[in-house]
Amino acid sequence: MAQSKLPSNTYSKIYDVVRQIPPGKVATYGQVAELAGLFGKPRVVGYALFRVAEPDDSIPWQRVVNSKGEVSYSQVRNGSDYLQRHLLEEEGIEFKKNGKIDLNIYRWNTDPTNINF
DNA sequence: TACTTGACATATA
DNA sequence: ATATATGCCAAGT
Repeated sequence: MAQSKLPSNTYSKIYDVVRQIPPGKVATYGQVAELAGLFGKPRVVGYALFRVAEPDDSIPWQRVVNSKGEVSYSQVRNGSDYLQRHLLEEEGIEFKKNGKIDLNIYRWNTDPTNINF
């Protein structure tokens, strides 16, 4: 029974959550982790995205940012540090002068109990 | 099998 | 705001 070929169920959950992120919105690792059932384990999310970003381009891993509202550049990614920001701007996300994103606006509403506007 | 590293988050100083 | 410390889990070596 070889199952090492397919990704872990945990990862599949993460991928599914990331694909659910609508365009023009961003989600934090903690947010994705929570939706994926990995509450409190954002590192697994980051690692999962790092793993999936290569074989699967269908996953908008760029829409996943850290809690600081900054885009996490992967030094070992395509080598384009600005590519990330560029794609997000294409989505309609605007960056601050600090290079940060207004999570207050662009944060993906995954919390129905949260007050929107 | 054990240790180290990692696209993070939260708390504390 | 920055730096340090801790937690959590998986993959790499």
